[in-house]
Amino acid sequence: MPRVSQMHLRRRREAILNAAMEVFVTKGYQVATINDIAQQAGLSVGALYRYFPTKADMLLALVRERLGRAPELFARMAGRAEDPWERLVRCVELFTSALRVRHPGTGRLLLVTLAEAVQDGEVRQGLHDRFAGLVRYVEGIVAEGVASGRFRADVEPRTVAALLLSLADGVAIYWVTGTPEVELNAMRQSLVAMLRAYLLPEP
Amino acid sequence: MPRVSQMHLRRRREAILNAAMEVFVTKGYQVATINDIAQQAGLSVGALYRYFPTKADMLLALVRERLGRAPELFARMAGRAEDPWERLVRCVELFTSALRVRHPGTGRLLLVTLAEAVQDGEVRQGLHDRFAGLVRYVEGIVAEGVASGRFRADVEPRTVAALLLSLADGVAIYWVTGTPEVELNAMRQSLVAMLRAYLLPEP
Amino acid sequence: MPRVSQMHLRRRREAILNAAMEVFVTKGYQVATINDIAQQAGLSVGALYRYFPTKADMLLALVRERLGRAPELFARMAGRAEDPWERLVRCVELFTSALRVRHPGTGRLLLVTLAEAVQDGEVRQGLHDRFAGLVRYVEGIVAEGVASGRFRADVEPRTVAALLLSLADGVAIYWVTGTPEVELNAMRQSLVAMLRAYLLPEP
Amino acid sequence: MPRVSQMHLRRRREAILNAAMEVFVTKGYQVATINDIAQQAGLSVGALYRYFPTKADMLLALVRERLGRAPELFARMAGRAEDPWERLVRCVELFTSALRVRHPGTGRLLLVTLAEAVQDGEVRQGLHDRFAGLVRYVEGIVAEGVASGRFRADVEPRTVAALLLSLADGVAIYWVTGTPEVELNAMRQSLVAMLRAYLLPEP
DNA sequence: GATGAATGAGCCTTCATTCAT
DNA sequence: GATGAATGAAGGCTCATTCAT
Repeated sequence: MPRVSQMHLRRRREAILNAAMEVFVTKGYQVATINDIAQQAGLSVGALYRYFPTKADMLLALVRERLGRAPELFARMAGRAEDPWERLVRCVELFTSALRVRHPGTGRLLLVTLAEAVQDGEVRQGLHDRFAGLVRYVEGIVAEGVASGRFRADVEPRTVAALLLSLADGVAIYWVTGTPEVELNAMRQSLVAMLRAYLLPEP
Repeated sequence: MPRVSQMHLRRRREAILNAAMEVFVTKGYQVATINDIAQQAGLSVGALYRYFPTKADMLLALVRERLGRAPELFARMAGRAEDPWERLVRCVELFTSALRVRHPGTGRLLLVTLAEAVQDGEVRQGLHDRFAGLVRYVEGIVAEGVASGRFRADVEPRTVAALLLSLADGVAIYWVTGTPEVELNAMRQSLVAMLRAYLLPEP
Repeated sequence: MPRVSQMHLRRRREAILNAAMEVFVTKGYQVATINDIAQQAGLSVGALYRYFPTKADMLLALVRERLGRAPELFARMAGRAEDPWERLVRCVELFTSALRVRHPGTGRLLLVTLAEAVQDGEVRQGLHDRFAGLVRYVEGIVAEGVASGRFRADVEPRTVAALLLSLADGVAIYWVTGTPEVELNAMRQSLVAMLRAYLLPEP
Repeated sequence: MPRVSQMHLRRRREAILNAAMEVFVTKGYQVATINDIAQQAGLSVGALYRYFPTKADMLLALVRERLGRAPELFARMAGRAEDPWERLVRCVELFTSALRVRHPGTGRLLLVTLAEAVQDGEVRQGLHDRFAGLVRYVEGIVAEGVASGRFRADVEPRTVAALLLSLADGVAIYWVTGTPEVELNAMRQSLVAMLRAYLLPEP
């Protein structure tokens, strides 16, 4: 029975995080109240405090457990394609689909969290870790492409990776604020074209 | 101190906005208090309210008068170079220098404001206007390059512009949060190389 | 202290209203502070807001639940005397005793509330309802007296009722402000004599 | 020239009082702001403070100079009719017409002021003085009627006067709050009939 | 003398957190 | 273990009063 209880606890914790995420991305972290979250979760205020000691801890948990897992998630979903170029393109596609289909809300969470990072060191650290992880992953792909001669020799893997991920999050942020200029599909195609022109040597 | 000049009023308004900006980008909009701003401005709380009816109006004024003027500022500073390519590169450089030298703080303001846009329609609109204006400006440069045959014929000016500006703001946001992976100079150089490979036809 | 009984909630609500009434009639509505009321009630400020969403709602509740019940209270206490004249005299007596003994403070509340009615439509409506209810009740008595031939045939029940109640509240207001000219007992006796002379036909 | 200046000062003082009265009776004393009054008067805030040291003094001046003069005003307007009964009826008529025609606003001022009297001793004293003065005046008429044998011998002049004036102010207060049950003309007629039945011996 | 910008104490209200039931 | 009523510090905003211009 202890196992059941453990699972029960974990489930409830996740439910609370889901509720917190929903509320945070809708109203923003500071404006969201513990009561909002409790209502969204269908729990009492007191119950929430058995899982998270403060409101800030809920955000931090979201940063670490939702945003922070992006690197491993990407690694898993980008798959094991042999060709670095294929994998890179797959990454770009993943980002687009994640934004639109798979994890809507994560983009908003990123934005809300980034704003909180301005004054909260732990949140900032969590976001840095995520970014660094993603950069490292994409950097690896690019480095592999360079090493294998598939990509142009003079590209800096780290810089290109940082560029790509800044772009990805920049797009995400404008996408979630509903800026009409941002048309995901067209941008993805143009980006892939741009990367192709840049990375792949002329045939 | 009544019957002060119009200039005095205008100056003081700017001083308050400066103080508000400083406080907002340091603590975030919601956490910043009117008292913080008053102290930063060296004025009393009441004085602030002669210039802005609410705290939200201070943020809105910043969005409109600082962020919102980015398009015209860019147009003015990018200059009248004949060559579209030169102007595009100049834009990329401008963004980097603005971030680091000319308008430090504006990047942070952008971030803080974006988060507020999640729940404040007017702020959101202000940011949309800024983004749309910038996109329009860069789009014009790219379209000119395409029209003149200087750029590849199959690039979509609007999409490339949106891509570039999403990237710019993405970089800005990570830059202001002190993400160590973001090294502005290297990124600028790689970006220019990428754009050159994409936009300029092979010689 | 959650999951408290409905009765506890109701009691506490009444306690808060009692405290609010005490403070309002002592300092006036506008001058009274929420802190005053909380202290008088022996509760925290926050607790008050679980029972009333705003300070204005406390006043409104008092208007509706204390002043507004005057008509039914009167109907009950005036009893079921057969003779309209007896009932009318009983009403006059009731008013005097209510002012002095039974509901001291209600007179002051009436005054404080009337002043607030100048600018608060809901309060005004509540007072109108109370006045209309009282007029209707007294009007009924007079009409009965006229119909039964006990009273002079040419009196207008509605007008006499309005006159009586205006007088009652006028007396109440001066009484609560401690005007020395207002001596309740003497006034009651003179009023009864006046009504007798007016309403009852000569023998 | 000092005389002209004196008159100028007096005029301006009156203008300020007029403005204050207008604002007080519209919003209530506490809610009215000095700025409201300054705007209504077409003067600067500073100017007001050259005539009245505090906001409370404006109300007090109104109590003393507008409400407090009611007794002498009544005495003058009620005229020098020989018959006490005529003069009494004239008083009742005066009150009605004053309320409706001559001094609209005074009724509201009375109400607003009464509420303030709850906590302001000077205001309370001013209102007591007014009431006492009016009572004394009406009492004189009644006493004269009794002495001359025109009225019934067993009426108490003081009590009847207090009754009449409480009624008058009670009516005024409900009249100014717009209570529809209060129809001035009908009430005046019934009141006169009632007084006739009470005061005048049967022929 | 007049003006109205500036002051700052004080108010209503909110909400993270606690803890009695 | 769960609940949600209670707490009270803190924030946005107002406004009577002052005083530099």
